[in-house]
Amino acid sequence: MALNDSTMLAPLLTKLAGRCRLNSDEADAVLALPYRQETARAGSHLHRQGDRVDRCTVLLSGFACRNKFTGEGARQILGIHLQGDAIDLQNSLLGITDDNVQALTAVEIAHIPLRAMEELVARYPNVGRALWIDVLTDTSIYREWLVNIGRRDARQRLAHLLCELVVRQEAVGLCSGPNYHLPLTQEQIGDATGLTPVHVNRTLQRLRGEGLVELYRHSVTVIDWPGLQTAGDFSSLYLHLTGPAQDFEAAMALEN
Amino acid sequence: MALNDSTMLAPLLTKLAGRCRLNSDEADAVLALPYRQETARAGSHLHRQGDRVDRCTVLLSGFACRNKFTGEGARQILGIHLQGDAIDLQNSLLGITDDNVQALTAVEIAHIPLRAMEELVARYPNVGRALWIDVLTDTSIYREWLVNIGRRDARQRLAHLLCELVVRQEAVGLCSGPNYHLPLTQEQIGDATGLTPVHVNRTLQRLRGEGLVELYRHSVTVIDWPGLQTAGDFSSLYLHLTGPAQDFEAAMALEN
DNA sequence: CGTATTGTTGAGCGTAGTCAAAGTTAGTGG
DNA sequence: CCACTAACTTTGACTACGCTCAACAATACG
Repeated sequence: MALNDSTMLAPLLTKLAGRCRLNSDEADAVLALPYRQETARAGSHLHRQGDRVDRCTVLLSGFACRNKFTGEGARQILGIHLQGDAIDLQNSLLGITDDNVQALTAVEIAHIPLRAMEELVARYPNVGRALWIDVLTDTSIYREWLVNIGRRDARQRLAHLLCELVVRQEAVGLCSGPNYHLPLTQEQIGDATGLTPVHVNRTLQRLRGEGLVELYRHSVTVIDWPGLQTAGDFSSLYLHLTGPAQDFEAAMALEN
Repeated sequence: MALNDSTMLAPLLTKLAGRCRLNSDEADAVLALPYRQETARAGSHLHRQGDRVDRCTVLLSGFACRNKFTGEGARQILGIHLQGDAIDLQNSLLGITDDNVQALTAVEIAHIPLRAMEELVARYPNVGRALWIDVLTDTSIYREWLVNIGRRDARQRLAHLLCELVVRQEAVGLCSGPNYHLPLTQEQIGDATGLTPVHVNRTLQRLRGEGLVELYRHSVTVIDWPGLQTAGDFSSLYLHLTGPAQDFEAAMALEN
């Protein structure tokens, strides 16, 4: 277990403090959690369907995606994970995971023993509350994705996904302003939205042609934020963000 | 607050005990929770998007569905609730709900003050654990629904939904054997699977024609359970059931 | 019994999928 | 640093699954 230098787990603290106001004792206790640090390259699995989960893995930097395969081998991406996300909180108490989490970029992760998390929560109920809210927020995101995939057309789905990614990256301080990183290939975007890569390609071209976004390599520039939100039928409420996120939305609204 | 006759909350206890083994003290404490009972007719809202949630609502009998609307007014059904389900545990800590829950049939519900739930959990951590597992199971179901809607065709989606409903009803003792209640109209089935009612109608006819199920009124009879599971690419693992549910699957397997 | 809701059928259409190939970018090793 | 290769993006032609619109039949309900 690494000697704790008190800053490595800052992304986790940022996330939790955004969920539920924490006092300095609680914050210190989060930063003081024991952990084992690891790096993994793009494409590697952070956990696989069927793995036994007895730890809490936190994404310290980089991007990961959660996915699941059908019996026919088709992949559905279930969500995108950013720094600060607790990857397998969602499965920890169920014992066996029923999904995969895979690094989209090179990532740094911290493994925290489940026991240490349980002790932390027992001692600081407020931290437990933050974890609850965090998991509930994830379920809220799943619900919005169901609406997106079940009831919106291709253009709306893609615009919605782009909106979510910019708002979430803004919320954890990964970008400021309209330019941000899109760590997904068009095939992966298709897997996240229930579309084929070919159709993703054509529809993204349409969004560009409409002057809503610029896409270059894996970088996205939002040209027309109100327009993109409208195109994606997007409202950030389901992300249950507080503070900075709303500020961002206000700023973007003024800018345009 | 109703005088507690010690049996009304049995469906909740059944559900929780299925999630995490509870001793008799814990079980008694669940049954002793204060509650206010209500009935509601089919179609009425148990909560609406934007409502402030400060209680825990348990479905004692009947069926309900969770749904959300797009800006264009299309409805996506996010899940079906059976007796024993804690309807707004998913939103309780988020403050404001961002989805609707609507009765599909006449329902009996019990409102439990959030305060009482918190005290129960503080006193019996094992009950808290059961609640955690329950919410995590719901997120697992959302993930499977994402796979279903994102990556399966109409026939698979419908077969999968039928499989889920029979297994879950069996798990809470609502049916035994291949015959069960389907509390959804074809339009609602479409809203749950991302299809139009017309296409649901045609695809259900196909499943009947293939000798997999019989549908009459709002009753479903599974004719070929292995066949239906194969058609729906269904495995009940994501429901995280224990005990009786597996027994059911074994029984059905023998029968066919 | 009359009316609203739900289920069924048909015809035609369109969004998104499939297949295939060429063009581009990124990554790797010599 | 360049050559080679694999991965990703783009384009075209064609297909098909599921949607739309519309009418009618059956069922549920007051």
